[in-house]
This record gives sequence, C-alpha cells and structure tokens, in this order.
Amino acid sequence: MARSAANSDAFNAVAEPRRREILNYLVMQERSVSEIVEAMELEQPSISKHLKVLKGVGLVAARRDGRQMLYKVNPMAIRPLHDWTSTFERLWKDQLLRIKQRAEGNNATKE
Amino acid sequence: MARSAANSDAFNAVAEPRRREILNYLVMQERSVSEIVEAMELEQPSISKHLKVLKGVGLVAARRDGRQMLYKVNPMAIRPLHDWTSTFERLWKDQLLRIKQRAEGNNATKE
DNA sequence: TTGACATATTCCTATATGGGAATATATTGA
DNA sequence: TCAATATATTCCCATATAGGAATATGTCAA
Repeated sequence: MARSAANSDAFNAVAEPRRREILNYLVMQERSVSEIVEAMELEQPSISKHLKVLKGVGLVAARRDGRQMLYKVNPMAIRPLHDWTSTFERLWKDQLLRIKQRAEGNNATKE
Repeated sequence: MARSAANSDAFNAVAEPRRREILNYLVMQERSVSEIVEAMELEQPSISKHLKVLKGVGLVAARRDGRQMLYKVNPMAIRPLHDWTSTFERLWKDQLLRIKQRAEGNNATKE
C-alpha cells in the first residue's frame, strides 16, 4: 500500500512544506494565484495543484474575481491539527517543569 | 519530484494515520512493541517500521528492557506542529466570534 | 551452546506523489 | 468573435512509500 493521499485529510495536506508556506502567506490576507506565484519560487501550475489539494481538504476557500481566483485560509480546518497536538501539551509542559526543577535542584544541592 | 520523505520531519511523520494512532496509544504510558502490536491491528514488522520513522524524527524514544524495547512519546517533538497550528488560532477565534455575533444579530433584529 | 521469544530489516509491489512542460479552460475588453 | 490575461489540467517520470512475507538480529534462560 502506498502512502495515504495528500488530499485525504488536513494532516496529509500540510505535510508538504510548500503547502504550509502557502497557508502562511495566506494568513495575512486573501490573495490571487499570481500573487502567490510571485511570493513563492514555484511555477504557476505547481501552485495551482497545491491550491487544489488545500481546497480539497477545506484548508482554503476560493472565489472568482474577474479573471482572478482569490484564495484565503479557512482557519477552522486547522483546528483538528491543533486539537490533536494539544493532547500532548500536558506532557511537554510536565517535561519542561521537570527539567526546570532538576536545574534548580542542581543549583541548590549541587547533586 | 516525489513527496518528501516521511522521516524528513514531524509533519510528514504524523501524516500517516497509523503513526498518529501509535502516538495516541503512547500518550498513556511507555509500551513495548508487542503491546503496540496487540493494541493496533497491524503486523509487527509494520509497527516496527512506523516506530523507526517516529524515532527518526524524534517523536518517540526507545530503551531496551531485556528482550523488549520500550517506546515512549517525546512530547517536545510535537511542539513545532502545535506552534505552527497556533499561528492560525487568532483567525478561527475571530471567525467563531463573527458567527456568534451574526447569530445574535439575527435573533435581535431578525435581519 | 541452544532454543525460544522479541524486534528489526530486507525484498517486493501497487500506489501516490510533486514538479516541469505543454495544453486547455475561463473571463474580459475591443 | 478574437486576442490577451489568469488559472487549471494533463502527461510524464523519478521517488518514496506502507504493508505482507520471509529472514535476520538481539537477548535471556537452561
């Protein structure tokens, strides 16, 4: 079996670095395809293909404005990723706390 | 060019659903490979391969205990994912707020 | 040393890319 | 209708899987 398709879910879609770059760029505001092409060093067809994947999983929304297509982030689609990573938040906070406590202990007792 | 390797970074590693399942399972506590195999419906070699990828990007750590290998999550490695998704948090909160305000507006003015 | 248990690795194959090149489609203005 | 602009799609290929099967490696107990 091959890897799951990039357009199967948001996790797969954002695995591709260029697609994360596009999302980062769209955080600021809605942009046309040509603006995205200019901002990134990548051919227009590649950008369009990445946008198709992002749209396929709902990470961006598009609307036509004359000859242009304007894309914007759909932030809600990122929440599942955020929520999933948050389930580990307690763990890394505990880990940081232990590291800090150990450091303080070392200073005090020179153990 | 093909897709970037699964062991290139945490984003690619967690794109695979089975690997997320493994991480979810390891949130509770450290586990041996056979425990993971039992918990998931997947052959042992596949589990070992997934664990290798996860270890490769630092998402899990392993230690030997007799014949067993015990794996645990390294939560710090998930922080980059969390941080990246957090950059969109303001956006979806604004979006939720607008939705809420619109709903309230409708109730009040029946617009 | 040997047998058994626990994991890891190798080999194989179907599948899904991601980007470049070429081409198709959509929309506007004359 | 036609040319020009803006995007999208198709074709092609090198690459990287993910899982199954078979096998290798590591560790302990007798």
